[in-house]
Amino acid sequence: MSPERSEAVAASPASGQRAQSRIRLAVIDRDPGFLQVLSNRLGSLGAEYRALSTPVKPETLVAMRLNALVVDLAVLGPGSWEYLERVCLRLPGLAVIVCTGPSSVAQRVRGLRLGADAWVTKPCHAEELICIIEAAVRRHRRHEMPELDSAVTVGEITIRPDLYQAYANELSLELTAREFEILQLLSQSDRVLRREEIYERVWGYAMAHGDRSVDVFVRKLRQKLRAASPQWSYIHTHFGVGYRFEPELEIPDEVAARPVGDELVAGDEFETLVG
Amino acid sequence: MSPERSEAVAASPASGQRAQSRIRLAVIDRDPGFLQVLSNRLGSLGAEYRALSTPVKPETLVAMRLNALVVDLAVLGPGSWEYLERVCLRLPGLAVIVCTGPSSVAQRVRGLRLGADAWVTKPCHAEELICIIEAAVRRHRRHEMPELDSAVTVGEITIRPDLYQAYANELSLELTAREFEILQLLSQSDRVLRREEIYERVWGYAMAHGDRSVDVFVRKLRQKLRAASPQWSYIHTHFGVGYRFEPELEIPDEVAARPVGDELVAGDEFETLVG
DNA sequence: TTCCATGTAAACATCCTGTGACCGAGCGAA
DNA sequence: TTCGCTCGGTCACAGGATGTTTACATGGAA
Repeated sequence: MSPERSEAVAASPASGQRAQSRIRLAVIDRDPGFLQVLSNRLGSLGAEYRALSTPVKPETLVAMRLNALVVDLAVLGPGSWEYLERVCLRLPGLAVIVCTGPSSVAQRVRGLRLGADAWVTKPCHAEELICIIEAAVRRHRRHEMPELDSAVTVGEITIRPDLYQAYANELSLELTAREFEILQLLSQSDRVLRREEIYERVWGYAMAHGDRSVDVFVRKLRQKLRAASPQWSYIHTHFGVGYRFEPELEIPDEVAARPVGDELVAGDEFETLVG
Repeated sequence: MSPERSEAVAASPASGQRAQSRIRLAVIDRDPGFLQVLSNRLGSLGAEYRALSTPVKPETLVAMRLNALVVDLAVLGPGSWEYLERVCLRLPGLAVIVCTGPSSVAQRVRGLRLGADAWVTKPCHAEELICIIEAAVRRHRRHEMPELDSAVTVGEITIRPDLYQAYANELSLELTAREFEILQLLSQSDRVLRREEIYERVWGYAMAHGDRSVDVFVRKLRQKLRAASPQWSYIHTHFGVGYRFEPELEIPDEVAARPVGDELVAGDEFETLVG
């Protein structure tokens, strides 16, 4: 199977924004009820969620690759301000939300000045807290899309989201935007995708009954993939279902077949034209 | 081209805002006391501050080049949600803080979901509100370009941020401000930039559907670049996606005549340019 | 076999982009 | 003030690239 598929991007609708990937969130808190409620809501949103009962070192937080951190100052104890400051300095890209018990204006001001993105007073509604987290993450993410764009290599081809293009042996496959989007989508899921699903995620709206667009694009993709990487097959048809992406090295028939008798497939007439 | 490219300066960008230092803030509110207190505090902070007693059109807000907007939903009246949404969509880079009277959780959730950065309930402390504004603005700015002033040379041209101008062979390209900003943005990104992205970073707000401004400026840029450095091509179109900057030495046709029968693919002519 | 899903290719319709012309706001000079 | 200029921005056109539809061939499943 293909190497390492991270959770990466959900889908990138043709013209729209790239779909937001899931939020990775940690909560430093000890209130079981609070954690429970939050957990429920977050789970249904598909967020990755982790509860910490004690403060962890900023380095550890870095390693967790979080988008957001919710923290109760009460859990931090005496060094809470310093901790808050260090975390904010160390992880400028992290959305930090302080969610703690009653506080004075001066405390809230201090927290915000140290770098917190928001201050929520307990008790609070989970829904509202989540909205606040989302708002903070949304802002942080606006201009950031660094490692989402990392190149992926599957079989002989390399997919480069930053260039909207795929390559085989340093050579561009010359994919059009649509073709690339479909290839990217397929390459990101290991399961069979129904045509309707592909259409919806790439085109951004529902597929009309009887539309063959997906088939046509799959054909074009296969053609270009075959031209660039003849030994491999990447897109597999599941009759009556849809398509599945998986790089597979094909064993040439010559090994076991007759040398001449059989039909030489005539489908290889195209040339790869480089502008 | 070779897929070889580090993620170097992934998200870098060319801000569009001029004054990075002072906050430019507008407040849509009618409470004299509130405005007065806020005004005092903001004045001492050196923020540029403007009070509006009625909602103004998003276009007007665009023209005001704001960093932040504080709004009382009560002043907006019936169409407040729509207004909020429109403003947030049109000015994705604007920090929007709703500061209004008592509200329900559902209302606050709605506001935040529509794009507000924070929701503050009146009455509130000016100091705290200001901190919240600052936190929101801070988040926005964190991603804006560090404005590195060092000159960069790419291909035959030299970009001088300190002079807001580009040169080829000591000769100015005579770029206008907009042209320069676009060139700078493009040259700092080594990936394909979608038009919407370019527009948003340079103009500072969302691109209207169907706007061709980016294309036109790219054309003007290419014209000047070609005039100053005819052998090179710098801005490449990615059909259906956007533009990408990469200096490429173009091979005159004479060379590609036909010394040998086979056409050697000419795509590997890139040079690694160090600034 | 027959039916239907899929592969294939080409014609067709649309969309995208490059381009030049044009217009109005802003500004400095006369 | 008016004139003349620059600059940002819009428009419409044209050609080319791309997406969509259609028709037919192929091949799997009952």
